Amino acid sequence: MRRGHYNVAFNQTDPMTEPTLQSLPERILALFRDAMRTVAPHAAVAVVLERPRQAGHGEFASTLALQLAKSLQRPPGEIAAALIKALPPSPLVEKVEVAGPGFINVFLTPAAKRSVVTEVLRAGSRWGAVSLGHGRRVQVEFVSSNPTGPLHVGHGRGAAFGASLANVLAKAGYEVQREYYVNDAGRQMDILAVSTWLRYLAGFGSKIPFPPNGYQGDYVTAMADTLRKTCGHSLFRADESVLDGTPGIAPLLREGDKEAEARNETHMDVLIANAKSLLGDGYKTVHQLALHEQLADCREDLEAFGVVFDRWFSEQSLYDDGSVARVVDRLAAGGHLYDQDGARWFRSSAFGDEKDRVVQRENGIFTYFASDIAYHANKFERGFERVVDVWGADHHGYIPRVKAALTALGFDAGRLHVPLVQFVSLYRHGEKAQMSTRKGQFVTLRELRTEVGRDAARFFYVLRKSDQHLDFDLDLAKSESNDNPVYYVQYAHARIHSVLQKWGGDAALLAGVPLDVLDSPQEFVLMQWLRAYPEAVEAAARDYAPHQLAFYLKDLAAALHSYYNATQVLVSEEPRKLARLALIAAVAVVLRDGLQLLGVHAPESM
RNA sequence: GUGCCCGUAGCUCAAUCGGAUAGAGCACCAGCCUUCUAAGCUGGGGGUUACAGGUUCGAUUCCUGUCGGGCACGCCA
Repeated sequence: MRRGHYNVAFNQTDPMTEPTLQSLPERILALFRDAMRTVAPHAAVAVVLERPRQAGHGEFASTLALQLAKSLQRPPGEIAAALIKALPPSPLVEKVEVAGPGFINVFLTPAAKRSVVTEVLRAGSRWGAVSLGHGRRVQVEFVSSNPTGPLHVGHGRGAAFGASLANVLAKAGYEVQREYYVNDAGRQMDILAVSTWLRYLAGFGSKIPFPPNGYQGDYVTAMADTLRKTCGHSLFRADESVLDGTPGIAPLLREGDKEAEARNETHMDVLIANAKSLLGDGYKTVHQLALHEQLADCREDLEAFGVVFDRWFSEQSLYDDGSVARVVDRLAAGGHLYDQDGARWFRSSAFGDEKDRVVQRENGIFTYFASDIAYHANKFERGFERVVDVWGADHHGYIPRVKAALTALGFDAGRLHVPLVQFVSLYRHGEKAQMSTRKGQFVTLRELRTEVGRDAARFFYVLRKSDQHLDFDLDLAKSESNDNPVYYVQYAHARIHSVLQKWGGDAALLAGVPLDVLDSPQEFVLMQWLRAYPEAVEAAARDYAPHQLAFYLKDLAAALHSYYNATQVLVSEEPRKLARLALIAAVAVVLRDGLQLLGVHAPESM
């Protein structure tokens, strides 16, 4: 049995009420299983249902006859007829018919269609919860940006995608842990510390030219000010000692001048070494201040974006507790390492990588890859059944080596999933907004959030498949107009609440009202959308594709707006009024829940 | 050069593990507020799914090749 079909998808996880009652799609599926036992008892075909795109093809369809035609050596039409004849009678089914080359279309009775309204109102926020995950533990690691500066709009996409994906997985029955990997151990952090220190020194009149490969943002100067307030001039050192042994900054005459870049990197390395020896413990002070300030800023930024983590995992901790050295030893013990040119190499090419990789440099320092192996081993040892890394698409070449390492350590690398998130281009007034990380002129997530708002930003980010480049239209995201998809969906929710408020009754009673008076085509369309919500959740979880949920919500909102325009809900006839209120109240439940999964508010008035 | 991703309406994008007549929004055209929010609705035109083959009952989807775009190819992280 392959994963993810209606048989599991529609098994509502609702242990509180009627735990043994099968969902409606499940019951339809059971009918087909029965028929299969009669018509083709030995066929190795998974019995699944699909939802026809086309109105007029019923509520459910089966392609069983088409799939069986070959093995049974009979025409599909004939098999379809036999299957239909073998279907047990059901009060849910109005009619079943063969269509096209051999599709079997199932039409529900009106009562069966209406039942979803009551189901939704009773389930509330539990509606749409599916058991795809069966409570299995999954970890989603995302953002994990170097804490060396503010998050930019690219990180924002990773944040929005990762957070939505984690929510969707949780809704689909996984036990989800959200984690942020803090790269607090590497050279980048040293560069940030030195950058801060140089700004600090400048505040005391130092004339040291600021290196082009340092961090140049205003936030660095701000941290230098903090440093001056907390440490006075105790960290001041003379220019000559700071610059001692540095080759000096090479002018970068053109982009990609390898020689000049290399010299500047050396310059920086010497500055770092000097800082460490000149400051002693004071260096740690600078380093820690920079790290904590940036992490706090990052956390605050993400929280305001509706993104919260269960755990912030420090890379440094893997060095401190010996994990990195241990994992390298394990690889060595397994015979997966060799020495060459003074460095230690991991034979990743033996596990599908295109070349071998260094884990310990000639100077004895472990590479980032080494700590990353330790980190992934740690994840697997924590007992997650599945580990999801959300990475920027530029890291795709990194996947094979991590999987190779996991395999070499005896883990099942197939349990590591790495959805890639493509780049973001901002558009303003129809033109691409230039972004340069070089000079600190990039657009930050905070600026984006301030400009377009959290809701629009979150929604726009997941409006594209994650592996697709995203053109982010700032003007559209800001516009309070019908062009803006986020308002379109929110407006549908607000409209419903407006009606409920005007009615003024107790919404909790709507779950019990008779629904027979609901009989217009638009009402049945809305019921179909309600029925499709668990399916949308499951598809989004299965494919790591929260954008499917965003599209679903747009469609549901469209159906609601259409209905709203064509139908007066608050009519004088009481039973009709209550039934219509129940229907739109159910729609509001789903809109609210879906938006919440995407980190978007569902306002009750706009 | 090698590897991965992508190519769908004028634009931005969907398309349920291969399904029925490839769908939305924007833009364009024509309509709808004395009625629960017009941030809305109704209708219309618009396609050789980059191109050429292959696999099969059936291909936007899978395979091969060509063209075009992006990314990655470090003892950086």
